[in-house]
Amino acid sequence: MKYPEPPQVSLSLFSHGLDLDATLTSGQSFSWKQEVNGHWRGWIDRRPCLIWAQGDALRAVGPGLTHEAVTRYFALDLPMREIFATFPSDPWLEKAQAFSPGLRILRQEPWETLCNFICSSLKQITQIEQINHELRRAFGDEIGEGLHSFPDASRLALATEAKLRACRLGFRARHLFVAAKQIASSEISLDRIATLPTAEAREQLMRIQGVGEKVANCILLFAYGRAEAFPIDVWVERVLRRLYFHNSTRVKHERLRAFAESHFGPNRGYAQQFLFHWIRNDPKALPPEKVTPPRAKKKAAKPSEKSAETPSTTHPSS
DNA sequence: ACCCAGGACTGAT
DNA sequence: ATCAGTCATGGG
Repeated sequence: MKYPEPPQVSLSLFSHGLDLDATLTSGQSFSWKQEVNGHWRGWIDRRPCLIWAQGDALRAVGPGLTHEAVTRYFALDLPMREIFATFPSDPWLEKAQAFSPGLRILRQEPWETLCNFICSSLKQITQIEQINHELRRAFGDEIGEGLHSFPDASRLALATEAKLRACRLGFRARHLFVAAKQIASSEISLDRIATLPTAEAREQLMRIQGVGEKVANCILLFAYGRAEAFPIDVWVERVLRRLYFHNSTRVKHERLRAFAESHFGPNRGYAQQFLFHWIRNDPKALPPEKVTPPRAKKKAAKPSEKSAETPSTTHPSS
């Protein structure tokens, strides 16, 4: 089936400080690949795209690309100054932000983002990228030059769990299969979710098989542009515990969630992304530190419970 | 061989 | 409402 090919478009946009490398390697997108010359090849709104930075300019090439689409995808229309101005005075966050000031949060297609994060549980980022590639190759339409579009929900709904499992999905195959049928049958509408307030949108997303609180927050943040969503994965949980709760493993997840919500402000999703990328890429971000909690000896009363009650405001010790 | 990975779901307290 | 067990698979 051939479609009329949109004309090849070559665009030049002001980058607004966007750091492509940081943004595209920060665990929010999983279908971009870097060429040997440093340029990035991937997809914007189901259209193939080649993009690279050229000084303060962003050069994008691909069929049917528009200035608006690229701007929206990379969130170049957002007033980052104002967003960062809502951050709290927090030396840790300042360090994280200084590590990659051009890190931005993308506005990706909800369906593919949903799939990516259903597949993300207990997987490393490189493995999620592999799964995304496998799903494209097995179920997507071939665009040419070995490029495969990401299969829509109705396509995956017509597959079988076994075929999905063959894409290295493991136990996630059932989740993705059921989710595809939920979307394909319009039991749940991703378009309608876009119109809902964040809390209700999260509630609806969590009705999808394989979508819990964390994955729902990833979709809200990385697809729907909800900057107040604060996904807490093992890395973010680790860094919060370490930097704000004296590395106490006694602090429960719910407490971390409440802290993040009150501490980082309305754009905490950005704060989360800076922290996530920082601790995963800066060797000096989390110097080895002793673990406090295993103090099961001496005084069976209530030992150093107090230290974990008050979030640490300690400054980073360079 | 061992541990971990951008967790979610289920069933038992 | 909390909590442990379980769920496949590959990288380091």
